[in-house]
Amino acid sequence: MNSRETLIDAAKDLLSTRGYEATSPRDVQNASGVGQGSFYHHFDSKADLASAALASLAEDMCHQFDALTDEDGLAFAEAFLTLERDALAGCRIGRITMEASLADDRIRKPIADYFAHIRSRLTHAFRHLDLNIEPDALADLAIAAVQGGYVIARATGDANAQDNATTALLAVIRAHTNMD
Amino acid sequence: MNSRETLIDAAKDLLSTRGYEATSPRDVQNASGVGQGSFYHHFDSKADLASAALASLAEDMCHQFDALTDEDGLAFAEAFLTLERDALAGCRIGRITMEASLADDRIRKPIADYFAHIRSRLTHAFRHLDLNIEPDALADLAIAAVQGGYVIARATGDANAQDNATTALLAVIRAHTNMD
DNA sequence: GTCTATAGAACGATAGAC
DNA sequence: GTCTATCGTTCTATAGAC
Repeated sequence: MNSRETLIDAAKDLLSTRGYEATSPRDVQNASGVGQGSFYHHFDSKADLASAALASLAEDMCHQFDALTDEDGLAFAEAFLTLERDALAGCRIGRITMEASLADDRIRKPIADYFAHIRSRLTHAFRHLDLNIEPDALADLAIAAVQGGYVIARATGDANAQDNATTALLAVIRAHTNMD
Repeated sequence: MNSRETLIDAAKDLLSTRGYEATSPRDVQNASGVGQGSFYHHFDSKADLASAALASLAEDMCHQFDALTDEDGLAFAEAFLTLERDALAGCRIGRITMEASLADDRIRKPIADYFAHIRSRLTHAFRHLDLNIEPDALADLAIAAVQGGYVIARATGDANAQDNATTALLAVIRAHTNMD
Protein backbone atom coordinates (compact mmCIF):
# COMPACT_ATOMS: atom_id res chain seq x y z
CA MET A 1 0.00 0.00 0.00
CA ASN A 2 1.47 3.36 -1.01
CA SER A 3 1.57 6.56 1.04
CA ARG A 4 -1.50 8.01 -0.57
CA GLU A 5 -3.63 5.00 0.29
CA THR A 6 -2.13 4.80 3.77
CA LEU A 7 -3.09 8.42 4.37
CA ILE A 8 -6.64 7.85 3.10
CA ASP A 9 -7.07 4.78 5.32
CA ALA A 10 -5.89 6.64 8.40
CA ALA A 11 -8.12 9.60 7.52
CA LYS A 12 -11.18 7.35 7.10
CA ASP A 13 -10.62 5.95 10.55
CA LEU A 14 -10.15 9.34 12.20
CA LEU A 15 -13.00 11.07 10.34
CA SER A 16 -15.32 8.19 11.28
CA THR A 17 -14.68 8.53 14.96
CA ARG A 18 -13.81 12.21 15.52
CA GLY A 19 -15.31 14.07 12.60
CA TYR A 20 -13.60 16.50 10.23
CA GLU A 21 -12.80 19.60 12.27
CA ALA A 22 -11.41 17.66 15.21
CA THR A 23 -9.02 15.78 12.91
CA SER A 24 -5.80 17.62 12.06
CA PRO A 25 -3.35 16.80 9.26
CA ARG A 26 -0.85 15.97 12.01
CA ASP A 27 -3.26 13.43 13.48
CA VAL A 28 -3.50 11.72 10.13
CA GLN A 29 0.27 11.80 9.65
CA ASN A 30 0.89 10.31 13.09
CA ALA A 31 -1.78 7.63 12.67
CA SER A 32 -0.46 6.65 9.25
CA GLY A 33 3.23 6.89 10.03
CA VAL A 34 3.77 8.98 6.92
CA GLY A 35 5.95 12.10 7.06
CA GLN A 36 4.50 15.61 7.07
CA GLY A 37 5.71 16.56 3.63
CA SER A 38 4.16 13.51 1.97
CA PHE A 39 0.71 14.65 3.04
CA TYR A 40 0.95 17.75 0.90
CA HIS A 41 2.67 15.93 -1.91
CA HIS A 42 -0.41 13.74 -2.41
CA PHE A 43 -3.12 16.18 -1.35
CA ASP A 44 -3.59 19.91 -1.81
CA SER A 45 -5.12 20.44 1.60
CA LYS A 46 -6.81 18.84 4.57
CA ALA A 47 -10.18 19.25 2.80
CA ASP A 48 -8.78 17.51 -0.28
CA LEU A 49 -7.71 14.44 1.70
CA ALA A 50 -10.98 14.44 3.65
CA SER A 51 -12.94 14.53 0.42
CA ALA A 52 -11.11 11.49 -0.90
CA ALA A 53 -11.41 9.66 2.42
CA LEU A 54 -15.11 10.44 2.77
CA ALA A 55 -15.76 9.32 -0.80
CA SER A 56 -14.09 5.99 -0.03
CA LEU A 57 -15.94 5.71 3.29
CA ALA A 58 -19.28 6.47 1.65
CA GLU A 59 -18.58 3.82 -0.96
CA ASP A 60 -17.78 1.25 1.74
CA MET A 61 -20.97 2.09 3.59
CA CYS A 62 -23.09 1.94 0.44
CA HIS A 63 -21.75 -1.56 -0.20
CA GLN A 64 -22.52 -2.63 3.36
CA PHE A 65 -25.99 -1.18 2.99
CA ASP A 66 -26.62 -2.92 -0.33
CA ALA A 67 -25.49 -6.22 1.18
CA LEU A 68 -28.11 -6.04 3.96
CA THR A 69 -30.39 -8.55 2.27
CA ASP A 70 -31.40 -9.75 -1.17
CA GLU A 71 -35.04 -9.54 -0.22
CA ASP A 72 -37.22 -6.53 -0.93
CA GLY A 73 -40.14 -4.63 0.58
CA LEU A 74 -40.59 -4.94 4.33
CA ALA A 75 -37.73 -7.42 4.63
CA PHE A 76 -35.24 -4.84 3.42
CA ALA A 77 -36.60 -2.14 5.71
CA GLU A 78 -36.44 -4.58 8.61
CA ALA A 79 -32.85 -5.53 7.81
CA PHE A 80 -31.93 -1.83 7.78
CA LEU A 81 -33.78 -0.99 10.99
CA THR A 82 -32.62 -3.98 13.01
CA LEU A 83 -28.96 -3.87 11.97
CA GLU A 84 -26.73 -3.88 15.04
CA ARG A 85 -25.08 -0.50 15.52
CA ASP A 86 -22.79 1.11 18.07
CA ALA A 87 -25.26 3.80 19.08
CA LEU A 88 -22.90 5.62 21.42
CA ALA A 89 -20.24 5.93 18.72
CA GLY A 90 -22.47 7.81 16.27
CA CYS A 91 -22.75 7.37 12.53
CA ARG A 92 -19.38 7.31 10.80
CA ILE A 93 -20.65 9.62 8.09
CA GLY A 94 -23.79 11.22 9.53
CA ARG A 95 -21.80 12.84 12.33
CA ILE A 96 -20.10 15.16 9.84
CA THR A 97 -23.41 16.74 8.80
CA MET A 98 -23.53 18.96 11.89
CA GLU A 99 -20.12 20.52 11.28
CA ALA A 100 -19.83 23.98 9.79
CA SER A 101 -17.35 22.61 7.25
CA LEU A 102 -20.26 20.84 5.54
CA ALA A 103 -20.56 24.13 3.63
CA ASP A 104 -17.46 23.03 1.72
CA ASP A 105 -18.73 21.08 -1.28
CA ARG A 106 -15.71 18.78 -1.26
CA ILE A 107 -16.85 17.61 2.19
CA ARG A 108 -20.60 17.58 1.54
CA LYS A 109 -20.61 15.76 -1.81
CA PRO A 110 -19.66 12.23 -0.61
CA ILE A 111 -21.99 12.57 2.37
CA ALA A 112 -24.87 13.69 0.14
CA ASP A 113 -24.15 10.76 -2.19
CA TYR A 114 -24.36 8.24 0.64
CA PHE A 115 -27.68 9.53 1.93
CA ALA A 116 -29.12 9.86 -1.58
CA HIS A 117 -28.20 6.23 -2.18
CA ILE A 118 -29.83 4.73 0.91
CA ARG A 119 -32.82 7.07 0.53
CA SER A 120 -33.41 5.85 -3.00
CA ARG A 121 -33.07 2.18 -2.08
CA LEU A 122 -35.36 2.51 0.96
CA THR A 123 -37.96 4.41 -1.09
CA HIS A 124 -37.92 1.52 -3.53
CA ALA A 125 -38.45 -0.95 -0.68
CA PHE A 126 -41.37 0.99 0.77
CA ARG A 127 -42.99 1.39 -2.62
CA HIS A 128 -43.38 -2.39 -2.61
CA LEU A 129 -45.43 -2.16 0.56
CA ASP A 130 -48.06 -0.01 -1.12
CA LEU A 131 -49.11 1.87 2.01
CA ASN A 132 -51.12 5.09 1.85
CA ILE A 133 -48.03 7.02 2.93
CA GLU A 134 -45.48 8.44 0.53
CA PRO A 135 -42.67 5.86 0.19
CA ASP A 136 -39.99 8.57 0.05
CA ALA A 137 -41.30 10.17 3.24
CA LEU A 138 -41.24 6.78 4.94
CA ALA A 139 -37.67 6.30 3.73
CA ASP A 140 -36.70 9.62 5.32
CA LEU A 141 -38.37 8.51 8.54
CA ALA A 142 -36.45 5.22 8.55
CA ILE A 143 -33.13 6.99 8.04
CA ALA A 144 -34.09 9.58 10.65
CA ALA A 145 -34.92 6.84 13.17
CA VAL A 146 -31.36 5.56 12.83
CA GLN A 147 -29.61 8.93 12.68
CA GLY A 148 -31.75 10.51 15.39
CA GLY A 149 -31.25 7.36 17.45
CA TYR A 150 -27.53 8.10 17.50
CA VAL A 151 -28.24 11.63 18.73
CA ILE A 152 -30.49 10.53 21.61
CA ALA A 153 -28.17 7.68 22.59
CA ARG A 154 -25.15 9.98 22.78
CA ALA A 155 -27.06 12.79 24.48
CA THR A 156 -28.55 10.61 27.22
CA GLY A 157 -25.78 8.01 27.36
CA ASP A 158 -28.45 5.37 26.84
CA ALA A 159 -27.32 2.94 24.13
CA ASN A 160 -30.87 1.49 23.94
CA ALA A 161 -32.40 4.73 22.67
CA GLN A 162 -31.58 4.01 19.06
CA ASP A 163 -32.95 0.49 19.25
CA ASN A 164 -36.11 1.85 20.87
CA ALA A 165 -36.64 4.21 17.94
CA THR A 166 -35.98 1.71 15.14
CA THR A 167 -37.97 -1.07 16.82
CA ALA A 168 -40.93 1.25 17.41
CA LEU A 169 -40.87 2.31 13.77
CA LEU A 170 -40.82 -1.28 12.60
CA ALA A 171 -43.79 -2.03 14.86
CA VAL A 172 -45.96 0.82 13.57
CA ILE A 173 -45.09 0.02 9.97
CA ARG A 174 -45.98 -3.62 10.52
CA ALA A 175 -49.29 -2.66 12.13
CA HIS A 176 -49.99 -0.31 9.26
CA THR A 177 -49.20 -3.05 6.73
CA ASN A 178 -51.59 -5.56 8.32
CA MET A 179 -54.34 -2.95 8.21
CA ASP A 180 -54.55 -2.57 4.46
CA MET B 1 -26.59 43.36 31.41
CA ASN B 2 -23.20 42.59 32.93
CA SER B 3 -20.18 41.08 31.19
CA ARG B 4 -20.88 37.60 32.44
CA GLU B 5 -24.39 37.60 30.99
CA THR B 6 -23.19 39.24 27.78
CA LEU B 7 -20.61 36.46 27.34
CA ILE B 8 -23.20 33.75 28.01
CA ASP B 9 -25.61 35.27 25.49
CA ALA B 10 -22.94 35.48 22.80
CA ALA B 11 -21.83 31.93 23.57
CA LYS B 12 -25.40 30.61 23.31
CA ASP B 13 -25.70 32.14 19.87
CA LEU B 14 -22.38 30.78 18.62
CA LEU B 15 -22.78 27.32 20.15
CA SER B 16 -26.26 27.07 18.61
CA THR B 17 -25.04 27.75 15.11
CA ARG B 18 -21.45 26.46 15.02
CA GLY B 19 -21.20 23.95 17.84
CA TYR B 20 -18.63 23.79 20.63
CA GLU B 21 -15.32 22.90 19.02
CA ALA B 22 -15.70 25.39 16.17
CA THR B 23 -16.34 28.22 18.64
CA SER B 24 -13.22 29.79 20.12
CA PRO B 25 -13.03 32.04 23.20
CA ARG B 26 -11.92 34.79 20.81
CA ASP B 27 -15.10 34.35 18.78
CA VAL B 28 -17.17 34.80 21.91
CA GLN B 29 -15.15 37.82 22.98
CA ASN B 30 -15.50 39.46 19.58
CA ALA B 31 -19.21 38.71 19.32
CA SER B 32 -19.88 40.03 22.81
CA GLY B 33 -17.57 43.04 22.64
CA VAL B 34 -16.04 42.05 25.96
CA GLY B 35 -12.27 42.13 26.46
CA GLN B 36 -10.16 39.00 26.50
CA GLY B 37 -9.26 39.18 30.16
CA SER B 38 -12.88 39.45 31.30
CA PHE B 39 -13.64 36.07 29.80
CA TYR B 40 -11.27 34.35 32.20
CA HIS B 41 -12.30 36.55 35.08
CA HIS B 42 -15.85 35.17 34.91
CA PHE B 43 -15.12 31.65 33.65
CA ASP B 44 -12.34 29.17 34.35
CA SER B 45 -12.19 27.90 30.79
CA LYS B 46 -13.96 27.62 27.46
CA ALA B 47 -15.71 24.48 28.71
CA ASP B 48 -16.87 26.33 31.82
CA LEU B 49 -18.53 29.09 29.77
CA ALA B 50 -19.98 26.56 27.34
CA SER B 51 -21.48 24.60 30.21
CA ALA B 52 -23.22 27.70 31.55
CA ALA B 53 -24.36 28.74 28.06
CA LEU B 54 -25.66 25.28 27.20
CA ALA B 55 -27.51 25.06 30.52
CA SER B 56 -29.24 28.35 29.74
CA LEU B 57 -29.93 27.25 26.16
CA ALA B 58 -31.37 23.92 27.32
CA GLU B 59 -33.59 25.77 29.76
CA ASP B 60 -34.85 28.07 27.01
CA MET B 61 -35.58 25.13 24.75
CA CYS B 62 -37.35 23.19 27.51
CA HIS B 63 -39.62 26.19 28.05
CA GLN B 64 -40.35 26.46 24.35
CA PHE B 65 -41.07 22.74 24.28
CA ASP B 66 -43.38 22.90 27.29
CA ALA B 67 -45.26 25.80 25.71
CA LEU B 68 -46.09 23.78 22.57
CA THR B 69 -49.66 23.15 23.63
CA ASP B 70 -51.75 22.69 26.77
CA GLU B 71 -53.40 19.64 25.28
CA ASP B 72 -52.21 16.11 25.88
CA GLY B 73 -51.94 12.78 24.11
CA LEU B 74 -51.85 12.89 20.33
CA ALA B 75 -52.30 16.67 20.25
CA PHE B 76 -49.00 17.17 22.06
CA ALA B 77 -47.15 14.75 19.82
CA GLU B 78 -48.63 16.49 16.79
CA ALA B 79 -47.59 19.92 18.07
CA PHE B 80 -44.05 18.61 18.57
CA LEU B 81 -43.82 16.88 15.20
CA THR B 82 -45.34 19.68 13.13
CA LEU B 83 -43.45 22.55 14.75
CA GLU B 84 -41.77 24.68 12.09
CA ARG B 85 -38.01 24.20 12.16
CA ASP B 86 -35.03 25.41 10.17
CA ALA B 87 -33.98 21.95 9.00
CA LEU B 88 -30.83 23.11 7.23
CA ALA B 89 -29.57 24.92 10.33
CA GLY B 90 -29.61 21.84 12.53
CA CYS B 91 -30.73 21.49 16.14
CA ARG B 92 -29.23 24.15 18.39
CA ILE B 93 -28.44 21.59 21.05
CA GLY B 94 -28.59 18.23 19.26
CA ARG B 95 -25.73 19.20 16.96
CA ILE B 96 -23.29 19.12 19.89
CA THR B 97 -23.91 15.41 20.51
CA MET B 98 -21.66 14.35 17.64
CA GLU B 99 -18.63 16.26 18.90
CA ALA B 100 -15.84 14.44 20.72
CA SER B 101 -16.07 17.05 23.49
CA LEU B 102 -19.35 15.47 24.56
CA ALA B 103 -17.11 13.24 26.67
CA ASP B 104 -16.65 16.27 28.95
CA ASP B 105 -19.42 16.02 31.54
CA ARG B 106 -19.71 19.81 31.79
CA ILE B 107 -20.75 19.79 28.12
CA ARG B 108 -22.88 16.64 28.19
CA LYS B 109 -24.94 17.38 31.31
CA PRO B 110 -27.15 20.22 29.97
CA ILE B 111 -27.66 18.35 26.70
CA ALA B 112 -28.63 15.16 28.55
CA ASP B 113 -31.03 17.19 30.68
CA TYR B 114 -32.77 18.64 27.65
CA PHE B 115 -33.30 15.29 25.97
CA ALA B 116 -34.36 13.63 29.23
CA HIS B 117 -36.96 16.36 29.65
CA ILE B 118 -38.58 16.09 26.24
CA ARG B 119 -38.31 12.31 26.33
CA SER B 120 -40.21 12.19 29.60
CA ARG B 121 -42.92 14.58 28.42
CA LEU B 122 -43.41 12.77 25.10
CA THR B 123 -43.56 9.40 26.86
CA HIS B 124 -46.32 10.84 29.01
CA ALA B 125 -48.18 12.02 25.92
CA PHE B 126 -47.91 8.64 24.20
CA ARG B 127 -49.00 6.79 27.32
CA HIS B 128 -52.33 8.58 26.94
CA LEU B 129 -52.75 7.04 23.50
CA ASP B 130 -52.66 3.52 24.92
CA LEU B 131 -51.19 1.86 21.83
CA ASN B 132 -49.63 -1.59 21.94
CA ILE B 133 -46.17 -0.03 21.52
CA GLU B 134 -44.02 1.08 24.43
CA PRO B 135 -44.69 4.79 24.97
CA ASP B 136 -41.04 5.50 25.78
CA ALA B 137 -39.90 3.81 22.56
CA LEU B 138 -42.40 5.88 20.61
CA ALA B 139 -41.05 9.00 22.33
CA ASP B 140 -37.54 8.08 21.22
CA LEU B 141 -38.84 7.61 17.69
CA ALA B 142 -40.51 11.02 17.69
CA ILE B 143 -37.34 12.74 18.88
CA ALA B 144 -35.30 10.72 16.38
CA ALA B 145 -37.61 11.78 13.54
CA VAL B 146 -36.80 15.41 14.33
CA GLN B 147 -33.09 14.97 15.05
CA GLY B 148 -32.52 12.56 12.18
CA GLY B 149 -34.52 14.90 9.97
CA TYR B 150 -31.90 17.56 10.58
CA VAL B 151 -29.15 15.12 9.55
CA ILE B 152 -30.82 14.12 6.26
CA ALA B 153 -31.77 17.71 5.42
CA ARG B 154 -28.22 18.94 5.91
CA ALA B 155 -26.64 15.95 4.17
CA THR B 156 -28.81 16.18 1.06
CA GLY B 157 -29.45 19.93 1.12
CA ASP B 158 -33.16 19.13 0.99
CA ALA B 159 -34.99 21.17 3.63
CA ASN B 160 -38.14 19.04 3.15
CA ALA B 161 -36.47 15.86 4.39
CA GLN B 162 -37.21 16.63 8.03
CA ASP B 163 -40.83 17.46 7.33
CA ASN B 164 -41.14 14.23 5.35
CA ALA B 165 -39.95 12.22 8.35
CA THR B 166 -42.11 13.93 10.99
CA THR B 167 -45.22 13.97 8.78
CA ALA B 168 -44.79 10.28 7.93
CA LEU B 169 -44.46 9.43 11.61
CA LEU B 170 -47.60 11.37 12.46
CA ALA B 171 -49.45 9.53 9.70
CA VAL B 172 -48.47 6.03 10.87
CA ILE B 173 -49.25 6.90 14.49
CA ARG B 174 -52.66 8.23 13.49
CA ALA B 175 -53.40 5.10 11.46
CA HIS B 176 -52.31 2.97 14.38
CA THR B 177 -54.54 4.94 16.76
CA ASN B 178 -57.64 4.51 14.61
CA MET B 179 -56.99 0.80 14.48
CA ASP B 180 -57.44 0.12 18.17
C1' DG C 1 -14.23 44.10 37.07
C1' DT C 2 -12.29 45.49 32.76
C1' DC C 3 -8.78 46.13 29.72
C1' DT C 4 -4.17 45.28 26.63
C1' DA C 5 -0.47 42.36 25.93
C1' DT C 6 1.32 38.05 25.48
C1' DA C 7 2.38 33.34 26.74
C1' DG C 8 3.07 28.25 24.90
C1' DA C 9 1.04 24.90 22.06
C1' DA C 10 -1.33 23.32 18.00
C1' DC C 11 -3.24 24.69 13.65
C1' DG C 12 -2.95 24.23 8.27
C1' DA C 13 0.50 24.61 4.96
C1' DT C 14 5.26 25.24 2.64
C1' DA C 15 10.48 24.85 1.70
C1' DG C 16 13.96 22.35 0.35
C1' DA C 17 17.41 18.44 1.15
C1' DC C 18 17.79 13.73 -0.29
C1' DG D 1 8.17 10.36 -3.51
C1' DT D 2 9.67 10.86 1.17
C1' DC D 3 11.68 13.13 4.69
C1' DT D 4 12.96 17.10 8.43
C1' DA D 5 12.46 21.76 9.46
C1' DT D 6 9.82 25.66 9.74
C1' DC D 7 6.54 29.29 8.24
C1' DG D 8 2.61 32.45 9.80
C1' DT D 9 -1.74 32.06 12.17
C1' DT D 10 -4.91 30.77 15.59
C1' DC D 11 -5.81 28.26 19.65
C1' DT D 12 -6.78 28.28 24.94
C1' DA D 13 -5.18 30.58 28.71
C1' DT D 14 -2.45 33.89 31.83
C1' DA D 15 -0.10 38.35 33.46
C1' DG D 16 -0.52 42.50 35.07
C1' DA D 17 -1.82 47.60 34.45
C1' DC D 18 -5.74 50.40 35.59
